[in-house]
Amino acid sequence: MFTKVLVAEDYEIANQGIIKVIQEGLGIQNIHESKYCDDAYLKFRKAFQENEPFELLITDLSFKEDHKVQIRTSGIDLIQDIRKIQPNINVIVYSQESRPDKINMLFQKLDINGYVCKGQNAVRELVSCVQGVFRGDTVLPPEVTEASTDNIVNLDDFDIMLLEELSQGLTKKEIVQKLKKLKITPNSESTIDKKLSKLFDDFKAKNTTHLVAIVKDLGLL
Amino acid sequence: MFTKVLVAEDYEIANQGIIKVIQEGLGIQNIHESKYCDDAYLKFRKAFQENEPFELLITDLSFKEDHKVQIRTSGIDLIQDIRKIQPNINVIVYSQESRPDKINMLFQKLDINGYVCKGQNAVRELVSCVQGVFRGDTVLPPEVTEASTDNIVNLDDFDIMLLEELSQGLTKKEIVQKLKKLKITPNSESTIDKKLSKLFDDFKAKNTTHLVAIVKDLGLL
DNA sequence: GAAGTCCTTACGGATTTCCGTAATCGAAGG
DNA sequence: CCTTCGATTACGGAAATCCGTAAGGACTTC
Repeated sequence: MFTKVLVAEDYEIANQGIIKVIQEGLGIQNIHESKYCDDAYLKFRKAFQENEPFELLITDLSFKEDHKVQIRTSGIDLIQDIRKIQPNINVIVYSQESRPDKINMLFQKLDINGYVCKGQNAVRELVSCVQGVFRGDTVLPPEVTEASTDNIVNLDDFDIMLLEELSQGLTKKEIVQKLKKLKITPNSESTIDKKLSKLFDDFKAKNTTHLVAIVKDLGLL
Repeated sequence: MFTKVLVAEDYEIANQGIIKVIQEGLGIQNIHESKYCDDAYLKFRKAFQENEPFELLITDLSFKEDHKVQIRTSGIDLIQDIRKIQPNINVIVYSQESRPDKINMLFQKLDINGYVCKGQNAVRELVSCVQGVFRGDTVLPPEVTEASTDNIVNLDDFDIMLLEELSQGLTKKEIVQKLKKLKITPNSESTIDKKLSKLFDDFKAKNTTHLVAIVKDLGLL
């Protein structure tokens, strides 16, 4: 089993909970904790430089802002930065997010090894996830494996940008101007209309406001 | 210090975290846990009937639905039902909610003894909250005591309904029709326009889509 | 009773949204 | 070479949004 683990989670009680579970459930003793991404990164680098590297990172995704100014504000940044130092580090994300497409994104873009949803069965899932990752498996949560590929809308970067701008109150004309200024194509109002129509269909939205509300609810923005 | 405590929290890891904290931080040993409101209620009643009642309830507010059909679906129900049995039971709510008005409502309507926000400093807050409640204090979280009343937009039920309908993609005409059908006044398109304009000002929104996005982000919908 | 305020309603107009049709262009394939 | 297909763009029109002005009613205040 892993012998040295770092837990990055800003909510202290969740942090303590994770530690309790992997201590008692898996017998891991050398567990370090961090409430901030930057702190986690520094702990990680120090351990690596001293030739006593961590073998597993268990991290949340969202870290609430507080008075401490942080360079890294999300677990995603943390993972990317840590991977630059130690590319083969095992990473398990433990987060609220339960949308399959978001979780899949983590596996695809960040190449994480496991994911556990904060939830009712998180103890069992976390234990078996750590065990699975230790065996070299990629451990998807039931939220993803059970959700067959249906009902998943795939958004590309352009779609996300569109939704982002709309949710910030820009009109389509303004978006067009912005795109042209940034020399991003396509940038005609007509194309944006088309893309939006497709999103309306995909999400069964009646209008822009509805669309943004849906996407916000899904946590995609 | 309290000797017998019940922890009701559906997220297992948070549950374990709470137990660890009040065990190690306060030396309480007799801690029972529950993932479901109904289960918590039954444990509570049993203990009371056997003359070994709990002295403190630490409970979450929201309990996720799952396969088990529950009579009580929220911590609020749980608190009310338990108070019927043992009116003087001490109650601490441990929840995500950080909006001052919502939290104040708990103290006013449910007469809870303490509140702790899930967050970065929850360990310290929880420990001192339990200590305060043991002394007989009413322990408000810093989120409430620090939040000066500025910068808070007060929404009435009509505003909320408006925002709700808009976020579901209804047009203003459709909302007007709905209001007239439900015999709710005011119900003219003009008034709705006015109310909306005020919301635009309040939230510094550029248009309806922006407004809904802002309100969603604030968690008011 | 008069004046002021607040809420509701009506209306008009500039702008924007939403959704058609249609033309253009490049890439892929026979 | 030609056809097909998908992506982009142009354009137009009905509907909806956004934001003024203005008028009427209920209420308070002097």
